[in-house]
Amino acid sequence: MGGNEKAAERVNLCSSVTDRLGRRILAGEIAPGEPVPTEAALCESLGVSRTTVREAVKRLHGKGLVDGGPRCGMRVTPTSSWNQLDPDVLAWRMAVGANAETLDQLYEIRECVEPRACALAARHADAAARAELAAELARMQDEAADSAAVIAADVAFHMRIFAATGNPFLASLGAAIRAALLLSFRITQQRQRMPRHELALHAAICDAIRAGEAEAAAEAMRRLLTESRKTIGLALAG
Amino acid sequence: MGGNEKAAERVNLCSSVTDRLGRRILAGEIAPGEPVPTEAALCESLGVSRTTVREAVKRLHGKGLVDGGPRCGMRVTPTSSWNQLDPDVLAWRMAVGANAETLDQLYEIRECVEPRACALAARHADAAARAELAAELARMQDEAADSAAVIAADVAFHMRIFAATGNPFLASLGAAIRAALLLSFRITQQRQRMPRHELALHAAICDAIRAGEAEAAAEAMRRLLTESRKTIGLALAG
DNA sequence: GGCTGTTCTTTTGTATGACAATTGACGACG
DNA sequence: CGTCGTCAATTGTCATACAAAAGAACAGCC
Repeated sequence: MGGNEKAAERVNLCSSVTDRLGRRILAGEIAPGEPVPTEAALCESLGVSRTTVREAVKRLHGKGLVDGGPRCGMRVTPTSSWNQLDPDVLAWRMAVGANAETLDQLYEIRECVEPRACALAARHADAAARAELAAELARMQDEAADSAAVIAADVAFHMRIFAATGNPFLASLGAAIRAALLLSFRITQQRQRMPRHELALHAAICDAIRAGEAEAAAEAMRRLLTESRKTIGLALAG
Repeated sequence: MGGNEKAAERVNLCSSVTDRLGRRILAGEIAPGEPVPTEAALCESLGVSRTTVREAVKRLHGKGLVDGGPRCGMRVTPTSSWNQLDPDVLAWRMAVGANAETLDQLYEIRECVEPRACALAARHADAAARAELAAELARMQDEAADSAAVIAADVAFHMRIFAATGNPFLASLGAAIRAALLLSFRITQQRQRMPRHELALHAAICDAIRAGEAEAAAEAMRRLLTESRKTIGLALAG
């Protein structure tokens, strides 16, 4: 039974077990409403001690993925109880089955939140935040950088906008959106460089935020999202 | 040493310990960057076994509140690493110190998200969802109901809108916003009844969603948020 | 024969003790 | 005085034991 695929690299066992169980649930291998195997069964199937299994299950419980009580065993909760925005949950979802619908739903969120984040950033960002934003843009524009570096800079660009709003809740939402971004890039990764007009839109966002023009920044972000959603759609269709 | 304040009612010890530690961190009693007491110290101070302490700490780790490794001990992470939108984290924050600024930041999120959620609900809600929304409105309008029932119906009303969007990520965001709502109500709880115009706005939202008028629903929600933010501001100032 | 009460078994909750692994700190030695 | 090795403290993992709860099976009673 294969068994020991080293799912996690070199971190601790408990995290590795959490990951494996989380992925199994997100993959639908254990459907909502169905019981999670008993602790004893998990111990045997995963080859770890009960302590480790319990710590992993407790973490899943903390993310709303499972629930249950003494004697009843743990059951996977309905998806409406999951913390869908938890970075781990999102990462598991992306790891197992990111379909077009999910991506669409994440764009829905981004379209609510990112334009407003831009507007807030334009109003609240301090000098350091503005400089860092410009630095990420420069990294994105660097012709010499490889694809991975450009992607990293792009993600960082969006995260810095969230951070610059000064609203910690928006920043946390940004951390969730990060997962969506990483997936988007994985899908469109075939093309080596970022399209010209997307780069220009990033520049427009950066300029507007640095100039303190809230509405212009929001509008530029709206255009970028529309554009990028179109690109993803093509990549998925083609 | 005193010890046994029954922080949690009758649930399991582990959750109770998680709550206590979570509140201590959110209260700033253990500031970001500072070390969490060692497992041994926590065992003694909380009067529980190491097993229990470890399961609690693992849950906090899963929410991004603490980090660390063997020998280094656990440290509270900078607030930027916290899952601020995790319902538990939010609940702890509300339990210990919900200041005007936090409430303002949550309104910021609500203003991005709820109008759009209304628009989506108007487009996607099925018959059952529309009926349930109307039912919550009726409970809110019920003259005979007591304050607690009205508040419960109000919260449920907003949650049903999120659920009706069909976007699970928005629904999760709704669960987070739920915490903000509950706090808002705690602050303005002195007044027994919901103001007439707020009730009217809820009705307008409900009607627009049931009629499938997306933009009208969004606009009504925007007006409700503006109104409600004003009410909170007055309650906090007065 | 059917219902009810009790016991029993299964599963989680909690406690305890042990050992491994890691890493910072202190002391020894060149 | 600097560098290196050993030690100790702390978390990571395991094994075991017992308590509590809750469904299941069985026995007794009407």
